Amino acid sequence: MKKREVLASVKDERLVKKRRNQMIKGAISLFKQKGFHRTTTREIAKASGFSIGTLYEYIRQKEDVLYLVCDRIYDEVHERMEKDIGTHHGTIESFKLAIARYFKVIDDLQDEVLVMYQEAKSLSKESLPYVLNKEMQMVAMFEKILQTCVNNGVFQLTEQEIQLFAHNIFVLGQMWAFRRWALQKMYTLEEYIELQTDLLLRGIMEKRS
Amino acid sequence: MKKREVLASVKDERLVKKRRNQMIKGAISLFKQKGFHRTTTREIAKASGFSIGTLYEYIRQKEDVLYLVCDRIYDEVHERMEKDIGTHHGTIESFKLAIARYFKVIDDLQDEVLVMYQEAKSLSKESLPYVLNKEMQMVAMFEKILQTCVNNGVFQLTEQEIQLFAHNIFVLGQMWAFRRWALQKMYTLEEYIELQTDLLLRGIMEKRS
Amino acid sequence: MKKREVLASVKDERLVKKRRNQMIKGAISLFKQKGFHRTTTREIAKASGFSIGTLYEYIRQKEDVLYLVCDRIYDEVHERMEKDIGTHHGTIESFKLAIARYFKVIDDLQDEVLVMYQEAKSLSKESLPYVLNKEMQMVAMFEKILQTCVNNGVFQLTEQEIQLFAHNIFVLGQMWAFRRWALQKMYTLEEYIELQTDLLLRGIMEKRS
Amino acid sequence: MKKREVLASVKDERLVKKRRNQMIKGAISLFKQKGFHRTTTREIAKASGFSIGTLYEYIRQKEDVLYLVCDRIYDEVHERMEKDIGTHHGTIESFKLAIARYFKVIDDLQDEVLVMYQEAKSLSKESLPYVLNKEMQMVAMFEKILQTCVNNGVFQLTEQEIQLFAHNIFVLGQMWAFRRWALQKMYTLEEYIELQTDLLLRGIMEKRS
DNA sequence: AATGAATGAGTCTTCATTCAT
DNA sequence: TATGAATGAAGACTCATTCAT
Repeated sequence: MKKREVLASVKDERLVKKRRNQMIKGAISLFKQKGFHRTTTREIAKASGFSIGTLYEYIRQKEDVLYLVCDRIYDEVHERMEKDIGTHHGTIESFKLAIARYFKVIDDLQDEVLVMYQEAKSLSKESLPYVLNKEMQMVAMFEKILQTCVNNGVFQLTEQEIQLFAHNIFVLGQMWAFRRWALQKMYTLEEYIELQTDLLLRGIMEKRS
Repeated sequence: MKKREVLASVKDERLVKKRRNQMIKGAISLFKQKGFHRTTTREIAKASGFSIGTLYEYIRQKEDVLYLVCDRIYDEVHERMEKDIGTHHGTIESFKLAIARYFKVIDDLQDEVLVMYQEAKSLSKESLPYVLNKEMQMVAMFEKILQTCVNNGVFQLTEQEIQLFAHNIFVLGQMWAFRRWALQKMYTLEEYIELQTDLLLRGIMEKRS
Repeated sequence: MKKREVLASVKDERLVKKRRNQMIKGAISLFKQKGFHRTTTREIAKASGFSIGTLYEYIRQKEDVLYLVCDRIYDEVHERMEKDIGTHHGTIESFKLAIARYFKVIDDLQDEVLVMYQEAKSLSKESLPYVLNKEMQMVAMFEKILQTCVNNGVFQLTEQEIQLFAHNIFVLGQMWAFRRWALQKMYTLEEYIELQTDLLLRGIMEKRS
Repeated sequence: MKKREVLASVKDERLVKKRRNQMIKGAISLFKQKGFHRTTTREIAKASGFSIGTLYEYIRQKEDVLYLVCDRIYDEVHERMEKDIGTHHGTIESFKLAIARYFKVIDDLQDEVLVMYQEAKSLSKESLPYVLNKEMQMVAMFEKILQTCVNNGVFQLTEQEIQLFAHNIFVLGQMWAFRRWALQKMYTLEEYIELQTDLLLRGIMEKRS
C-alpha cells in the first residue's frame, strides 16, 4: 500500500521535507497537550515556526497535519524497532529481547503513541486505511518473530494463536502508554517488562506435575 | 469517590432523570457516528427529542453530556457484569466463565465501549478522575476474582502479577472492540474467547516435563 | 418554474420574512456601493441590523443573499408593472403607456436593476435559471402586449419579430439604468421615453410617398 | 484622453509588450470561465506561462490585468470594425452593412465582450473612465455614420435622435452576446442581423397611405 | 419547564502581494 | 529578469451558550 500523498504547493522537495519536519514536531507537541480538535491551525503554524500562510503551502487541510503526524510516528516506531531488533534467532532469549525493546520504544515515544491512538479516529475515511495498514505491519512483525520460534520448536502455537498473540503483544505494549496513569504508578518500565514477559510466557496455571 | 454532580436548572428529580436518559441515548448514537467533537449540541438536543434550550436546562456545558455518557456506559458494563458473574467460586471454570462473560458484554456494547475510549480524553481535568476511577473498579473486580483463585491455590501469582493480569484482561477485552477492524475479521466472538482464555491460562512455552 | 428554496434554520415563517426583508434591503444598499464580491457577510449582517450568527440563521451561504436580492428585485419590477399596466387594450396609446411605465419603473429602481445585471452572473449554476426565467417572463409580458396590438391590426409583425421586439424593449429599458453615465447626462427620463417610443414606432426611414 | 499607464518594473519595452500579450490572452480565457473575482493572480500567471513573481514585474496590482484586458478587447473590436467598415458612403446599403459588420464582430468576440461588460464594473474609479471613454468612441462611430446618412437625406433624424439611435445600435449589438442564452436559441446570427436591421429601419407601424 | 432566536468569538482557509535569491 | 517561498490580513461559516417569551 503506497503512502497517501499530501500535496504541497511548494515544489522544492528538500524544503518540503524540512518544513514538514518542523510542522510535525510542532503539531505533536500541541496534540499532546490539547488533542487534534482543540489545536488550531494557527497554533500549529506558530509552533512550527512559520506563518499560517506558509503552513498551507505544505498541506491542503488541517487533517493533513494529523495524517503526517500519524505517519511519522509509525515510521519512528518502526525504525527504532528495526534498529533494535534486527536479526531474530527464534530463541526464547531473542523473543524476550524483542518484547523488551518494543516496550522500551513505546516508553520512549509514549506521548507520540498516545497522540496516535487518541487522534487516529479523526482521520478521514481516505487516510485511515494507510495508518491501519501500518499497524498491521507492526503486528505482522511480531507474527514473524513468533513463527520463527514455533519453527524452532520453542513455542507450540497454531496459526490462529500466533496471530492473536501478536495482537496481544502489540496492545499490551501500547497499554504501557495509554494506561500510564495507572500502570506507571505501580511499576517501573523494567518491572513491567519482566512481569509481562513472564505472564506471557509462563502461563499462570500451576504446573501440576 | 462520589459521582461528579452535573447541575440542572430543573428541580424535579424524576424529570431530570428522564430527560438525561433521553439525552444519553441520543448522544451515544451520535458519538458513535461522528465522535464528540464533531457532534453539535443542537444535534444532541434533536436526537434527544427536545430543543436546544431544554438541553441546557439539564446540563451546564457540552462536556457534561460526554461525562454523563461515559458514566452511563460504565454503569451499563458494570451492571451486566454483576448480573452475569454474581458469585465467583475461585475455580478455573468460574474464572473462565467470568472472562467469557466480560468479553460478551464488551461485544454487546462495543460501540459504547469504543465511544468511551475514544472520547474520554476530551473530558475536562475535573471529570476525568471520576471516569478513570470507574475503570479502576472494573480492574479491581478482576483482581478480586484472581485473588480468590490464588487463595484457592488454583493460580500461583504474586500481588503484582495479579494487578497486571487484571489490567491485561481488562484491556484484552476492550481490544475486541477497538481493534475489531482486524480481529473480528479473523475470529468469531466464541473463537476469540476460547483462544484468549487458552493463551492467558496455558502459557505458550512447551511444557518440558 | 418554482422558486428555488433558500433554507432557513428559523421556523417562524413570519420572522423569516421580516428578517429577510431587512437582509435584502441592507444587501442591496451594499451591493450598489461595492458589488457582491467586495461585500462581506459581516457587512451584510450589520447593514441588516443583526449579527453574523443571525444572518446565517436565515441563509445557508453568502450566495443565497444574492439570489434573494435578485429574486426580490424582479418581483418588485413585476409588481409595479402589473399595478401600472393592468389591462392593455391593444391600441397604440396603451402600447406607448406600457413602455412609458416600464421605463419609469426602471428609473425608479435603477440601482436595483443595476445590481441585478451586474451581479446575476455570480449566481451559482443552480440559482441562475430561476432568475433568467423571471427575465423571460418580463419579456413575455411585452410579447403579449405586442401580440394584442398585432391582433388588433395596429402593428404588422411576424412571430419572430414580436419576440425580438420584446427583447429590444426590455433591453432598451435597462439601458437607461446601466448606461446612465451617458444617457442621463443627455436626456431627462421624459425625453428618453419620448425619443425611444418614437424611434421604436416610427422607424427612421424617410417616408417616401 | 490618453491611455492610463500601467507601470512595469521591467524596462525593455519590447519585452513588456510580449509579456503583457501573454498575460492578456491567459487572463481573458480565465475571466471567461470564472470571472475576474474568482480568478487568482497565480492562475493568471500560470495561464500566461510565467511565475507569479514575473507577473508582478509587469503590473502593480491584480486590477491592472483587468484594465489591460478591457483595453485590449476594445482595441480588438475597434480594429475589426475599422478594417471592415472603412469608408462609409451614407447610403442605406452602407448603413446596413455597417450594422451587419458590427454584429458580426460582436459574434466573433462574444466571450470577450461578455467579459468586458461583466467585469468592467470591477475597475477602480481610476481606470473606469478610460474604458467608458472607449465605449463612447464606439458610439460616436455610429453617430458619424448616421449623421452622414442624415446629411445625404437618407434618414430624417434630429441631433438627439442620432445620439440615441447610436446608443441603441451599440447596445442591441452587445445584446447578441449578453443575452445569447435566449437569443441564440431563437435566431442564427444572419436572422438576427436581418430582423434587427429591419426593425430598426422600417418602424413597425402599419403604413397608412 | 420548554422553546428557539440571537449572539459573536473562534475556526479554517484563501490569496494578493513582497522580496530574497 | 525571473522565480517561488513567505506572509498575514481578510473572509466565509460554525456552534456553544444565553435569554426573553
